[in-house]
Amino acid sequence: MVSMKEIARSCGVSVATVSKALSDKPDISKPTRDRIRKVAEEMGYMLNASARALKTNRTYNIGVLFVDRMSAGLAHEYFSEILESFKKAAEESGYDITFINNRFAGQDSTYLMHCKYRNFDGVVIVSADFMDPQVLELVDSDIPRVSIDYSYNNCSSVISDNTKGLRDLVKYAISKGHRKIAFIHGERTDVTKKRVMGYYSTLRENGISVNENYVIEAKYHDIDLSYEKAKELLALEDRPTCIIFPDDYSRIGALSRMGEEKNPLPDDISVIGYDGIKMAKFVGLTTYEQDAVSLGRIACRRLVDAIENPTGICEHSVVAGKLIEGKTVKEVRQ
Amino acid sequence: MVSMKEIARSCGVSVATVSKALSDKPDISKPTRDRIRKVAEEMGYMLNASARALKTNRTYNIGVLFVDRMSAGLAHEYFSEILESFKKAAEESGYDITFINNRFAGQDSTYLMHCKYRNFDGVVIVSADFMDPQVLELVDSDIPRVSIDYSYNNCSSVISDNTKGLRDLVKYAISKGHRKIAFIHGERTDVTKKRVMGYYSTLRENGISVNENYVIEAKYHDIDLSYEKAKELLALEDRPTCIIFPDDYSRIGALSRMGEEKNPLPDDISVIGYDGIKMAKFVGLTTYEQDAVSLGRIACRRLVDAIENPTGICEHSVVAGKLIEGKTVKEVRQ
DNA sequence: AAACATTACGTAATCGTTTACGTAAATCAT
DNA sequence: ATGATTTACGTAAACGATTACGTAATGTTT
Repeated sequence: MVSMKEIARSCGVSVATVSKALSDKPDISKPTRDRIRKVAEEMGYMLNASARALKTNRTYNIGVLFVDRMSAGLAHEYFSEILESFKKAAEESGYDITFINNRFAGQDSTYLMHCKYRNFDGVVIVSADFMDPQVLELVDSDIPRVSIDYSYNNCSSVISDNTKGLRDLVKYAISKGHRKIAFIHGERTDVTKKRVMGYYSTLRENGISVNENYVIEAKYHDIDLSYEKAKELLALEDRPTCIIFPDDYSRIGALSRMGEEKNPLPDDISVIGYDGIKMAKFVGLTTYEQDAVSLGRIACRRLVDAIENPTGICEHSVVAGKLIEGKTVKEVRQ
Repeated sequence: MVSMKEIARSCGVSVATVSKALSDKPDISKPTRDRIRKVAEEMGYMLNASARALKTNRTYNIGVLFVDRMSAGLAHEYFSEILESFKKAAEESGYDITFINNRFAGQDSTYLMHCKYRNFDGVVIVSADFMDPQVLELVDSDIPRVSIDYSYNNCSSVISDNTKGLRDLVKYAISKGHRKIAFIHGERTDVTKKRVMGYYSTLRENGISVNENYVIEAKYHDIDLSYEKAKELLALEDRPTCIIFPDDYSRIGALSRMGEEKNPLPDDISVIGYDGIKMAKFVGLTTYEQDAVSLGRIACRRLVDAIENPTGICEHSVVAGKLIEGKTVKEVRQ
């Protein structure tokens, strides 16, 4: 690897001059700067990140905590889109991203230790067990950090507006004449609580009393379970006219399965998903699209801001999504 | 950040002794080693990756080239599984992974330059435009490297057995009595060519003459296009009895869409996917499961091996998948 | 007891940068 | 012409670790 030393020798200047020339410091004359840059280019020189980091204490590297919770992992379109968007924004700001894990040299360690080791300029917590002591330790550290879809009180966060999501969906269903609206929701996380709140409040505001049989707990991304719960709803004496699924994935999966089994969903039942994955749009599913791209971008901006202009105050942003009107909610006579 | 210097001071020894004690060098007595380790632990010491890398020229960091080709990106379950598996294996071997990009300090650069900058111990090319000059430059570099699902002649590779995939699927369809087997395949990449080869050879071996109308080019992960092509096939005078789709995603999407449109697939048509994504299993789709987990693991093993025991010779592995018998291929009378 | 080997640590150079500070030459002011 | 300022570069220390080599204090051999 060619270093500044060799460029210096080749140009007959000192290493310091090379460094300053390459980083556009003002006290180098234009002729020498140009000459040095040209030689550096010719020799295929590239700055050494380790040496620079050692001296400046800046790595231009962001740690990403992305734990394959509920075995959806990267394959979960929502999270993968957030990650892609974050990555893109980070790269534009001059940062790389590296996954955080809790191993060191192949041995067990902690997330925080790993971050110290790598000297990340900042950390983003995308998908994790938010109550894991190791995660909390990281959240309580003094590393610039931001969490996505979960709010700690000592850490900036960017979260998707889940309450609005369900409010919009329920309002839409009501506008189509539905009053018997069921909600198969995910496991009881913070996100789910917000959605359930939105569900209840919107029904209440519209003078619709909630049938508790219509609110069923399932899991995110669990096709089997959603399928079972949907069948339970359909078997009810007073069955709903509209079913909101935990997410698009389980909705599409559950109904596909019914289709393969030649027991398709009855014609008079409307269905709604959540997330706004691509496939949902392709098949015409009515859903609520979370703005994953904005979530990633805003999270990155917050983090880079916290790194470059540290104030210590943490800010919480809420990102709205939008309803996608598909063809799966039918008009119902009152 | 607490460094070895402070531990040395606190223990009344030299920095060298601390370094040797922490890395279990033999010439430190057990008492001092234990004392140093205890103090290091108490002070919350962690090794500094940059300093170590600078001195040893080893970063224990692997660069991942993962370009969002055909806008499937991380959300493509096949690739995300490979990546997860690779990541896991890398972590077990003591390596972290960082995404490669072609920017430096927010400016345009090249993949190779980025790798030089970060000093990756090795590089894996997972999903990229394999003919991109920048990728070729990386492939031709002297960085230990491995490519997945594409074989360069100067770079180790791990590829999924695409020919076997189609051979198995076609053989299965034939065993169920089908002779009119259509293949909607993806864009003409290397992978696709292998699959098409498998398709043709198996039909030929079974004495079935190929109806060229049955071989149609579409795209991977393109629901709309697969949907259109499937309809074209169904509109043929002599229509096929079995359709192989480019992948599970487009198959499920296309048929879901037909379902939503209340023009479901005729009962006498069999369908087959490719990839073995989770949803495919949930809905009972007959498909060919690529062994993404093995692909990732083997690729990592190859790479780590190339890093730690450099020989210069490159090896190519082919990973077999397996047919998943769902319920979407019906028995047909001869 | 002299010679030698072993043990356990320290010394100092080094990796590739950055940067505060020093300095010589050129330019300017008076 | 003298002193002050500016310009353009060099010097050297520092970041935090690693490691070849040196060395003092022990232990071992004959």
